[in-house]
Amino acid sequence: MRLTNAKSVKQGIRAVAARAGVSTASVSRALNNPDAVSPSLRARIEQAIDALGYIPHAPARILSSRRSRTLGAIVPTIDNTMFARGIASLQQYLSSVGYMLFLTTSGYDLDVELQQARNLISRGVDGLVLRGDCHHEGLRKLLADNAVPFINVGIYQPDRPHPCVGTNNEAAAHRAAAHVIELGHRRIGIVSALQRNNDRASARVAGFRRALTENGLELPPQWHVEVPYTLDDAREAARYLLSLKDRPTAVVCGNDVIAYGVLLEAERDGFSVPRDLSVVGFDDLDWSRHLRPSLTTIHVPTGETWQRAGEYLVRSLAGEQTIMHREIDFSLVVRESTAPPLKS
Amino acid sequence: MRLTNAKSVKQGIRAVAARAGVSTASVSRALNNPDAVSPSLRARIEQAIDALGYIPHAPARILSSRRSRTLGAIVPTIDNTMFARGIASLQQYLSSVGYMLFLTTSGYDLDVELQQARNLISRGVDGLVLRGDCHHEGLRKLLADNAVPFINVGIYQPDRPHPCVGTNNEAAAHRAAAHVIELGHRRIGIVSALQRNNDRASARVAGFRRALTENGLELPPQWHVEVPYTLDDAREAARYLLSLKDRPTAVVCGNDVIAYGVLLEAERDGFSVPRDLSVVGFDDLDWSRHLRPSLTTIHVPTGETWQRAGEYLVRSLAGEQTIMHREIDFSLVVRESTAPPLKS
DNA sequence: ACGCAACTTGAAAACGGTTACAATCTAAAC
DNA sequence: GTTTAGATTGTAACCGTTTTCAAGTTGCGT
Repeated sequence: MRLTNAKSVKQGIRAVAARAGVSTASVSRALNNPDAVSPSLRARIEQAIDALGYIPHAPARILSSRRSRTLGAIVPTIDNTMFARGIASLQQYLSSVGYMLFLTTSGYDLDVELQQARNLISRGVDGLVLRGDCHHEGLRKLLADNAVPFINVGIYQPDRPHPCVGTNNEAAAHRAAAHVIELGHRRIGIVSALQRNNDRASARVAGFRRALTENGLELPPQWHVEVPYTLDDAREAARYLLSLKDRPTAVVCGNDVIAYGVLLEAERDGFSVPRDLSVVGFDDLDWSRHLRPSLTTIHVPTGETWQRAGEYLVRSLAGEQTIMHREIDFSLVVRESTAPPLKS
Repeated sequence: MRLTNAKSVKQGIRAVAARAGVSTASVSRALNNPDAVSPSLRARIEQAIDALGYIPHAPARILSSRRSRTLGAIVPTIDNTMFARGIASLQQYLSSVGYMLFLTTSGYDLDVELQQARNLISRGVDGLVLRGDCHHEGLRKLLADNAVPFINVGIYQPDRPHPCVGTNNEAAAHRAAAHVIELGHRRIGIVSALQRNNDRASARVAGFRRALTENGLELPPQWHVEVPYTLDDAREAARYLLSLKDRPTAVVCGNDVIAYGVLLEAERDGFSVPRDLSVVGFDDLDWSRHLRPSLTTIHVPTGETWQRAGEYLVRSLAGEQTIMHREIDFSLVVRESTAPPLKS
């Protein structure tokens, strides 16, 4: 039933135009570029708009203008404080400049990420925010074919041809490991996040290892454990490390949640932190200051990082020239969980 | 420059149709209702589709079909584990049934919520997921005027005319308070979340108070403190409560984060939990099991709640009849943070 | 062979906006 | 008093789909 009563247009921009006695073009202009229409007309139009409770139909607008003022973001999971914070900042920024955000999750699965990207492009997003630079083969092609601007967040890779914004995870991890080495530790274990499809986790491990190597320290295979992002898994890893007869005196962790697990388990197994074991985290979540002992960790300004990602895309879309590779500073926050090793 | 070269259509469904030697109608059918086109045609079309890397243009589809297979959700903040979990579940469910989610945040501001709703409706969402039943006057009107289905999540109000799904916060809070009363406590304090524009927080306070009243217990004004959703604020509240010369022997908290703050601060001030102070939380976040002492709290199946909200809307949109008011069970999880009061 | 129902397919009109272009109307410059 | 540049407004084509309707096929009972 597509009959349209020519006499009375019930809704849409045409109804507004009819009521205000102007053309649809003028209504459109009054909405998108108010300065282009005379004050008197504008007044009539605005009056008609809220008399009718008119709400512009975004899809039609997108179809016609070929711009959606919408960005898409694909994160591995929203159920991770770091991503939640980042997304919150990004969204807040975008909303402040009149953009919207389409958020999807990939669950660390590259195929899913590709699928979601297709989905978002189909949806007409103007640009894409991606986590890291570890993507499906087809994703780059997809982005190139459809000329969709994008940026990789959470990593810093000045040598790569793709835009990115984030901290240098390798350097930050190096700093974390250097800290315990400076304290005098020579027996250092690593509990990292899963490295598969996670370049951030990998970079951190690389940084840890480089620090060890540079200082002539060995890393026995059993001193490096990978665990999922949960307290339970981290605790299990800690239990394993602490049960070794030849055990490390310090543990550097791929993120704060892992560090919390190590802290909790160490205490539960009768080890005193930092006396018997030094622990370093990475991310500086809220809990790190509050725990007892409080956690020495790497502080990363997540909110700023994601906001800058949004800025980059919005500016690019506005035709402005912007920096492709932006490094976000980290800092080592020394708290109670690290100390020199016991003299033996 | 809107000239269209009639000879060669570069993109879109027409390009696919041309390449497959069929009409656009058939391509559309092959995409939306494959059974309606013969296998041979379908094969030709599918071949053309991935030869061209064709991606349907959702806005055009929405414009034409008047359905977006997209839902909108407005939460106060994404930076709260409960909401993050809920949204994750909702999104996962929606994605499994071919829907997408538009997520926005209101920051507990009803005006912003209204604005976001307008935004989402403009975007063409088929339905809206809202947090609670505490909304702006104009929001109901907006939803009614535009015939947008919606559901209130996180509360249970069988008497209201609006659909909702969630736990009965009042009853759950009552259960929490009853627990410490059963243990023998007579001096019970409340540290709640901010009640303003937050019916969930209010319902919990109401439940706490009813339990006290029913058992003939007084609640001196200074024993009820409201705090924002942060560890720091909760700690400050705890410090205050514990500094009173006439202080409670048990504290029931509006959520787990508040309870963590109370736990941490009590310990820091030299009080032993649960010996000197019993603490009850609400939500059962991850940390509750891991803390020492572990936290007695109310378990709420957040994921299920939000998924059911999605189910309700999707089913409604499919024309199915569904329950308007669904109650989600809670349970009291007794752990180490509660015990009978010291005999005095 | 024929009629008829059931199934496939295509042509073309929406869907609700934007915007190129033309038309009209100013007011300043000559 | 003309021109004319500039500002304002309207007309109508177009954005990329879906969907109605009609037309063309096919299979089957008679």
